[in-house]
Amino acid sequence: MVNGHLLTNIAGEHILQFSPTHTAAYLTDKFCSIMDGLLFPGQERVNQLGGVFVNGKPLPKALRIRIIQLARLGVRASDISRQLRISHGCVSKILNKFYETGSIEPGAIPSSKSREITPEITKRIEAFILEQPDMFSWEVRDRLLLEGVCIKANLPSMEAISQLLKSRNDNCDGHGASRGLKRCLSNSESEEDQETTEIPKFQAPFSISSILNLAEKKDKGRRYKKEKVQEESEEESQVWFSNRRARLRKEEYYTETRTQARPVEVSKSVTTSYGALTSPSASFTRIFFSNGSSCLVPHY
DNA sequence: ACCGTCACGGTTGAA
DNA sequence: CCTTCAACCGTGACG
Repeated sequence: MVNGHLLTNIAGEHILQFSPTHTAAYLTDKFCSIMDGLLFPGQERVNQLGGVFVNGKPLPKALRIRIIQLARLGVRASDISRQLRISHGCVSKILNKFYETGSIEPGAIPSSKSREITPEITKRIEAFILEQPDMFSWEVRDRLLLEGVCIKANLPSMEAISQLLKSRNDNCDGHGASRGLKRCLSNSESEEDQETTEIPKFQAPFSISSILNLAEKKDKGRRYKKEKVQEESEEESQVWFSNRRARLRKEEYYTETRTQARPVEVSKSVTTSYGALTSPSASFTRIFFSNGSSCLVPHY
């Protein structure tokens, strides 16, 4: 809950104090730390730089986006590492992956000949773009799955889709980069004014709300994709649920002692931008920002 | 000082 | 239902 410029949890403990002097970057970092602490109680660790991380789990999407944005502003990897309190190795890995695949998502980017875009798929993608010219590559992928154009096995890679979008943009208006990618990385509200023939430049300071909104939107897509893929094969989903049940039971066993010391209010229906990483274990408060955007903050 | 790389301990999901 | 294992995660250290 938000009380004036003070963010508190349900017990009234002060979590974060807002001030007009705080930069969006500061608030983003704070939120990420808070989210980690609340969503993974007991699992979070602190690295050498003082950053909070959960071993084995990917960085929050907001942080991944900020790494890319800072890099595109010309900030060195070592400075990004220090500023965001993320290990240099991790920053390097995320940047390399982005440069090679165009993806900021955790997880492997499958690349094989079977992932090339066939003429038929190209046709469908062009139809999507006609409908919605500023689609993200990942949105295209989701829609290919959703409409049954592709299955997981022949789904084109993000790289292939990005290239197609890029070549299409080059043909249409001479723009050097995918507009979807631009929309992803740019903070400008009126990007039409800023378009050039070069790779788009990015403006600081970053909007925390745009970052969080973006993360929420993209995760929504990913959750949908996950559900959709599960629907594809009844057999597959039975395996998935079976494994999940087994794991949850295991978790229950291990957390029983911990929750005795810290009772948890359970609300199943809400997920956050961390949705893919969490078990349903918290209730949430939506915080609204001055520009009308919002984000969810869990409380216990 | 910076950056690429890799072993390590962890998580996740398919089999 | 449980276990195993491959693939992934970020950290930290090395060169």
